[in-house]
Amino acid sequence: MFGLLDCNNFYVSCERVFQPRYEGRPVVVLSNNDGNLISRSAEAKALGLKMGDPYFQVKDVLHRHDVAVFSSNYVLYGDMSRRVMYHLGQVAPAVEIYSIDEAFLDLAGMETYLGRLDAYAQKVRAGVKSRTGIPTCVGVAPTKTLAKLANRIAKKNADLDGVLYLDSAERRAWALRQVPVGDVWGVGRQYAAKLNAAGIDSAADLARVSDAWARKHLGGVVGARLVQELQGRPCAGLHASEDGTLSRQSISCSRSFGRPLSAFADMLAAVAAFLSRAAEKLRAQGDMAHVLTVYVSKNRFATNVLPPFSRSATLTLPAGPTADTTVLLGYARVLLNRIWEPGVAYHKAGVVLDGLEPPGTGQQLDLFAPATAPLVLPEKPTLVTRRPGLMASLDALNERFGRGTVRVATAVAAPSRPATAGSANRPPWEGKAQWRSPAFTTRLEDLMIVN
DNA sequence: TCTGGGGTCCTAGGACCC
DNA sequence: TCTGGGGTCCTAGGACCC
Repeated sequence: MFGLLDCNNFYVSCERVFQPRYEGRPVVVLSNNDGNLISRSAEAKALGLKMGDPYFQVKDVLHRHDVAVFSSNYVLYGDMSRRVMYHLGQVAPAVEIYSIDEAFLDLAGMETYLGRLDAYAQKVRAGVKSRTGIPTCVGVAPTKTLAKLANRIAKKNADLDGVLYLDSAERRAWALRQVPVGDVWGVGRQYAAKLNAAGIDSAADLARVSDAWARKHLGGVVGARLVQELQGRPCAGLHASEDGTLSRQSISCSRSFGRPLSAFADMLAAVAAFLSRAAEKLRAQGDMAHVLTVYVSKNRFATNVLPPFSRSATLTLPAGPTADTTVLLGYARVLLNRIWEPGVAYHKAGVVLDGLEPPGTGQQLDLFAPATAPLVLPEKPTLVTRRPGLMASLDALNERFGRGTVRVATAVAAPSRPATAGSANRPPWEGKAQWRSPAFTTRLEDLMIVN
């Protein structure tokens, strides 16, 4: 059995924990750059506001109904998530952190001891609520896909009191009939349209298609697994997250800019800033990266811009994996030069680190590195292993004095235009965040004072 | 004027290997 | 005239997830 615990309207719930005056009122949280709606309270959903709605398109509705609007505060949400996951680690045999607000619980064999698992699921919910203030729902079922499905039904039906346990074939069949096929985990917009066209409308319909049909029309083996999981045959196990943290297979950092950039120097500074952040995450996870991708994007909504909207370049690092920001930056500059088109107004850029591995596992030595020429002092070492101390010091300083206290010079924006009021010293790639709440749990200055 | 960010998994062709 | 089989790695891109 798998459990799937999912936080309700997670970002909105995080804001409400520290500002309970927003309980019962419509609340939304915006994406970076205050671009789109990415979290809505039940009251906001009732107003017809949709996930992903651009803010500027629904601004009037928000004002008319006095909806509370927040910029996203990932420092706060990340810390609240950590607390939720920590508690789950205390009460479940194994936990897989699936996203910032969701976790799978390994409940294999627990029925032998506890009988039905409804009461246990309720206890987990109550524990998370009392320790973090975050409301949740739990689905319990024999496969991950069915646990997701059960969770979704529990969320939509208040009378279930936040828990749905699919313990019998009859209950599973009933649950499959409740859910439109487009809401099944793994069925996105494209597949939903295809399925509807083929007369497959509910999860129950999808559970009946043949293996061959699923392979042909739903992305090969992925589709076949999806159907099997709906039928109650597990195809995916639980990937336990060690000590409550998540270790990733790729790490990226990207941003939409506050205003379009068309100067190479600005773009290079932006890429350097994103790369610095990604490399920081890489080192925090204790890994090195073997593959680097840099990409730049144009405004895909502009009527005068034709696809492709994005260009990327990838490089397998010739001298092997590294976690050194400055080494990575040297390659990033080469990649950016490869995709850069002069005169284009860019709206976004990003970097991706792939091929992550812990240090010391089959690193390739550089044939041309100075170490092979003992009479020449290494002026410019190329492998991170030669100077782990520099990166460690960099990380320690930024940890202690705040992110970005010490940076590589390339990532510091040169003032390419006179500063306007309010924009003084803000790099041109930084977006808007007009309504950000305080970092209640991670900054001493932001701690609440209780009188 | 204003449209997010960070992930996973899979496919496929080309270059290359034995 | 006739030209194999079984792999890996690299790179780019698509579909999906929250």
